[in-house]
Amino acid sequence: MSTQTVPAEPRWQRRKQARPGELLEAALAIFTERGYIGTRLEDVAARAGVSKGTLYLYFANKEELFKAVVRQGLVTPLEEMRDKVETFDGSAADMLRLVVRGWWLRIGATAHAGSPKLMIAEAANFPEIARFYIEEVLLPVHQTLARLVERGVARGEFRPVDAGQVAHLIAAPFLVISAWRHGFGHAIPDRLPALTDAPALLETHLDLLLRGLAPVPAGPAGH
Amino acid sequence: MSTQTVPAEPRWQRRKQARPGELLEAALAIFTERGYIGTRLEDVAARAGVSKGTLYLYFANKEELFKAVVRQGLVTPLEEMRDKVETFDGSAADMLRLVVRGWWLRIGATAHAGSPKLMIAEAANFPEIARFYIEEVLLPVHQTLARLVERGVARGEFRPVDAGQVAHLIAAPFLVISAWRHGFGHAIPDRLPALTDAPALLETHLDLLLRGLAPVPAGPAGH
Amino acid sequence: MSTQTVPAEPRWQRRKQARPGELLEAALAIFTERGYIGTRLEDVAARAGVSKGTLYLYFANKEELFKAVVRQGLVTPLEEMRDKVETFDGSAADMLRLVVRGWWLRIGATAHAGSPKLMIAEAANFPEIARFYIEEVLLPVHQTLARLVERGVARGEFRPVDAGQVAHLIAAPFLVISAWRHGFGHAIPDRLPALTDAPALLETHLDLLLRGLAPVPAGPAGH
Amino acid sequence: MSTQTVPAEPRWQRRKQARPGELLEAALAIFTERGYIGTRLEDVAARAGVSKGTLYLYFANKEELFKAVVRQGLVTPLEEMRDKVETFDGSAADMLRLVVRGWWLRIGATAHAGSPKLMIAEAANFPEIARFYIEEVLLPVHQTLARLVERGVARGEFRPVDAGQVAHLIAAPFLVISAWRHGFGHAIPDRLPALTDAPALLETHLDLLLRGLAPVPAGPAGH
DNA sequence: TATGAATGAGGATTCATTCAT
DNA sequence: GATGAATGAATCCTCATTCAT
Repeated sequence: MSTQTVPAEPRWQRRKQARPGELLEAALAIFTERGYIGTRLEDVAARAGVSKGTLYLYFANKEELFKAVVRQGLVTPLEEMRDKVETFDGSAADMLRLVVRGWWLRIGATAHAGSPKLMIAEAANFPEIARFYIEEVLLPVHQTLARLVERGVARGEFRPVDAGQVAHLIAAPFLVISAWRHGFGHAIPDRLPALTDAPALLETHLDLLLRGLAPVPAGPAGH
Repeated sequence: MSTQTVPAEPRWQRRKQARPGELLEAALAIFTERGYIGTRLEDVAARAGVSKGTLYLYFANKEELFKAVVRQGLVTPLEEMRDKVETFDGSAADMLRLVVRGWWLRIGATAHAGSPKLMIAEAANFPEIARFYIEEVLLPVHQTLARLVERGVARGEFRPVDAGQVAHLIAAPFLVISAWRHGFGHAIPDRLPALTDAPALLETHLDLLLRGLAPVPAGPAGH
Repeated sequence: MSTQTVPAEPRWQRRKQARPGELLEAALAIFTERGYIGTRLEDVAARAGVSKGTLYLYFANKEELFKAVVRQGLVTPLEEMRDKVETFDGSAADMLRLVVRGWWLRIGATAHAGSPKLMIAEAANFPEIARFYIEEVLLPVHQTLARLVERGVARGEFRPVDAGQVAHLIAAPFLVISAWRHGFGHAIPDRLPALTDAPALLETHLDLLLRGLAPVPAGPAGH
Repeated sequence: MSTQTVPAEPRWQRRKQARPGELLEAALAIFTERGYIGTRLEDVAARAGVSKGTLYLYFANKEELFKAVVRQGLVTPLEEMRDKVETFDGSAADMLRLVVRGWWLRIGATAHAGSPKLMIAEAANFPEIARFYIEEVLLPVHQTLARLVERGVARGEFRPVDAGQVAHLIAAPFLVISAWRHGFGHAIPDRLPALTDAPALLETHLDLLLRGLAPVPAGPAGH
């Protein structure tokens, strides 16, 4: 009666092993799809296979969960890409191709692609998170791209251009693709086919970036 | 007291003058800032200087208000631009410049620029509205741009390219600028200066579109 | 200039001649159909062909309108019937037939039949009106019927019975018919056909009242 | 502090025990008193001793709660009565007495008696509910009564009559009693005493049904 | 008189958060 | 740790009432 040695029925086998990682994954998916206010914690919990109350064991409240999603879900994959770019030693044009195609493989085709859409939607509501996102995500990416352009100019591969501006223009289609895949595409998947085939669109993007529309003979930056 | 000729001052000046236009303007601003769900109709009403109930005299419910915002705020200015493009008879390159600069003047610099951000945020939650937006806004714009590209190719001004894809690439920076101005820019206005100076960014965009990054002598599409 | 003889534009021709009677009629119809709370003054106004504001020229508020409806709409037709009964000098059985058939012609088949349903629904919410209705409508009707029964008993036409109770039993089908015509019948008109043919039902009612179900040879009260 | 053996008193007794049954009971009372629209869910919750939100754990919305009230409150007791009648094997007259007295015991004297009043009030506003009520309550009751009458006719106990019509006439006083107890009676409990003593009224009803008002010697259906 | 735009209190419903188990 | 029933603040929407014209 006193020393309750062995529990007759091991209840814990039913436990869900709800580690924060799974919760964040579920949260990212739903935050991305519905936005911050549109996300119901009950749905996040259900998707993670736990109960509502369990979320509160790991995150103080909805806002903290949101911040954790942005922090954990975005920074890591980008850091990997940056490292690759910095250590690359081919031509600037090849580096550009590497970046654009790499973005698709590492981010664009994954769940992470939803985050730009999410941040665009919520930045105004969560200035603190927006600041964090700018510092930790946007600026590093922008710097990497700008340095890439500067290197191309320095090597004579590229015309002299404003690297900061060009960096934005390189990244712009990422946003478009992200928005389509996680926003409109949901509504009508096949209405703008050119957008659905993201890899082809990115190839055209590379082609235009390097050669432009004008029909002059390609320079040394050619394919 | 007898001959009551003409009332010197019209009383109706005291009225609230709550015309739909003002309501839409207020709604656009708040929808853009906070998203669909985050927008409280009471705030919209307050911003327009009327009471909650007044909104319902003009719009059946929140969703109808939202649709009206999208319709009135976007379709009209876009139609004007389209007309201009269709009747333009200069070179394709000049037409491209007209479009890009026109977008900035007509939309990008105005409150309308918030709508892409708004739609990106809400498309997944409101497929019906997203469909409407795609049909009424995105497709027409895309078609106009694609036709412009086709015309350039036909005239020999442009290399043979996939017009549908290029149309998306022409428009991509619009999205970036819109997202910045109405999302992140709110949080840190001066952290990515190249984005803040949208007109300059768009000039670089035009330059890249026409000539690319490669340092070849400019072709006939030159400035 | 002083004596403004003839008004250049006779605005008053557009006026609606909204006398209280028309308003009450419209109100009775809608109160009956939807109950007190369910009735929107806008609908009453629309049905009467006037504007919302006009109602307030004749009735202080919704409750006063309701009271006026009950007062004016019900008392008068009942008083007429009572007079007829009191001056009738045939047999009690014939008087009973007169009353039952008269109820149908004067009330059951008209808009007035809605009022019992209305009062049943609202009595608990408006005790004051209920009291008024009991005093002015129910009691007089009950008294008239009870007196009729007493007369039949006194004349040897009817068995000795509790006149007060029988009076209620005579009137009971009125309530059923009223409820059906103004309540359920709306939902499914043909699901209980015996109720739809109110005159036939009332004839059977008379037959049962006078002879009962038992198959004995009809006595002197026979048709 | 160390050996925290067994909590002497189970904490769960403090729980609110908000089972649907209690909610339905509270809802029936208030719906009956104020009608559908007049009922505020907050009041229902308060009467059941729970909060507003709790109602929504058990019923999707007000209409579903209303339907559940009708269902649980009426269908079950009626089904019990029907079973009794169908398996009864005495005379039709005795069966009739069983039904009329049973109605009083099982329904008329209970809170369930409020539902006819409730449905009369709301049928026009909620055709769907009215349809449900007709199908689930009125028709079964009517059929049972009609079959009872047909049986009496077949056995030679009753004169040949229209069973459908007589069924309505048998049930009519139920409605009157229900309306009085839950409507007017509230306002003036003692103004129409014959109605207040429902059991006596029903006995007179039975007497009239079987023998009529005419003073002929009772037939074989006698007491 | 008559109008109907404007108001805002009131009620249905949702969902983040708590807490007893 | 994990659960999910219970809570109640917050928000959409309705409609009786007012009032400038």
